[in-house]
Amino acid sequence: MYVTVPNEFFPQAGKPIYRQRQSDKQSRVKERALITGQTLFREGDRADYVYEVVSGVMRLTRVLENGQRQVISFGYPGDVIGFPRNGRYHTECDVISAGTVKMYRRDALHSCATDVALHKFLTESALEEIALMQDHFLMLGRKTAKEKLASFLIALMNRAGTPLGQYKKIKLPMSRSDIADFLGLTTETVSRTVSEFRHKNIIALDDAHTVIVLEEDELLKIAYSN
Amino acid sequence: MYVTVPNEFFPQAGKPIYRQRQSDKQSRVKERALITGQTLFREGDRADYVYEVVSGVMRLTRVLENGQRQVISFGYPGDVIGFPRNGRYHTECDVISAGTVKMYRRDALHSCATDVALHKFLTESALEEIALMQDHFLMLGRKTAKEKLASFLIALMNRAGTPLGQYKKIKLPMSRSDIADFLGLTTETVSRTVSEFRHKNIIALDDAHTVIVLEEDELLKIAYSN
DNA sequence: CGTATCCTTGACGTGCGTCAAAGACCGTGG
DNA sequence: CCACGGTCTTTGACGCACGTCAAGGATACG
Repeated sequence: MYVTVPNEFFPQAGKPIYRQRQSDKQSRVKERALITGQTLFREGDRADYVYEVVSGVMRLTRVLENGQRQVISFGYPGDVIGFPRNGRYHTECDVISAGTVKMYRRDALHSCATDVALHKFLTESALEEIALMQDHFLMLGRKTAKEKLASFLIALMNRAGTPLGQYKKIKLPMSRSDIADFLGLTTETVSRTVSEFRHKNIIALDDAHTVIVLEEDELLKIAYSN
Repeated sequence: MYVTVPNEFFPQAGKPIYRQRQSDKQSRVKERALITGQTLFREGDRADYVYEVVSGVMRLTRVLENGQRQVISFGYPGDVIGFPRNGRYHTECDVISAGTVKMYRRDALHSCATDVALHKFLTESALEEIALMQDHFLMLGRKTAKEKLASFLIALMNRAGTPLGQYKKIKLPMSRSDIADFLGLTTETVSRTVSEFRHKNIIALDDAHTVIVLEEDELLKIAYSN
């Protein structure tokens, strides 16, 4: 089995594949290749498409007037991103890790005239998104730096971790400041907390962007006990 | 004009009435009266209905294992609440202030077979909800106690404020701890910050649950300048 | 190989949480 | 009508987790 704890960031982890749309092969769905650093859409752009991440990792952000940034979420394969509001995107989407996305015309969200299954898929995804974000509120509002980081690593491990002997390896394609802006911390605090986990032998680092989880139980305890 | 600033909590403030569904009078939509303290639904309940608040104020909360509580949002007239995930509610909904709700069968969310306009209304509301929550992330992640409270009061004023001479009056039907759990603070900090605003003559209190906004500009400055 | 960016670590200050106690308010029953 | 207990709000004292400022080390890219 896959998901052992409430997975706040990536609730789809370990889900059956019913969200994968098999019918896409025959119906011709446009795909688009994306390179690292590219911007898929900006806040305020007219939202002609809703995207499903096929591969790669995306970052969704909002910016305050004063330049403060909040990372809303990271888009992993299977995630649907770019839900519009009043026909426009309300976040910016940047490509953290090269990949491809499927493009669905926006009207598929509102009308089931053309494709009933697609419509249902997209509305379900929107509801999923709401639930997911509600979970993240708990995180931002109430958790300490340690709890936040532990939760984040667990979520990422469940979603995108790869086995490494008896351990699990996590690739962190995003920067420390991305993580900080996602968790409502500073880069320094993220870095310090990572170091703390490392010194306690809960995790090990291959490099700054590759984490090996040595003591999953300990991470779980930190994330959810207090 | 009504809305002068990005309204994080209640983005519908000052919106035209296109979200009000005129057709409901002829089609018979079930309504339900609610008394203060009542629980409309609980986390995990099967979500047979999606609700639209007609009058009164609702509180949507999630609870952690350890008893910590996060107030996800307050439901004011015009808000749609109770979006399901996998057919179940993922928040608890309690009635803070007596009122009524319209009841829409859940399948109206997924299918436009029965009522196209209703379906569109509900999916639009869901997208609206997503945008709204993203705004709230900025709040929880990055703002100070003063900024949080100022933003909250402004949002409430725009959404539900009533004129009082040259000033605006805000009824706060929720408790201090509800506000705290919404903003990711403690009751003590909320109380202290309210007192601070009061001593600086930015606001005045009729009683603990009735705020008069004396210096709207000052509140705005606090909420959005820094 | 050089430069810009990212990450880490240290020292320090402070905003807000914690603990505690004293009003204020509200409903209930005598 | 007043007495009384419970809950909610306010205020104070104190400590700590995390932000801020600063500098050195690692990594990536041209």
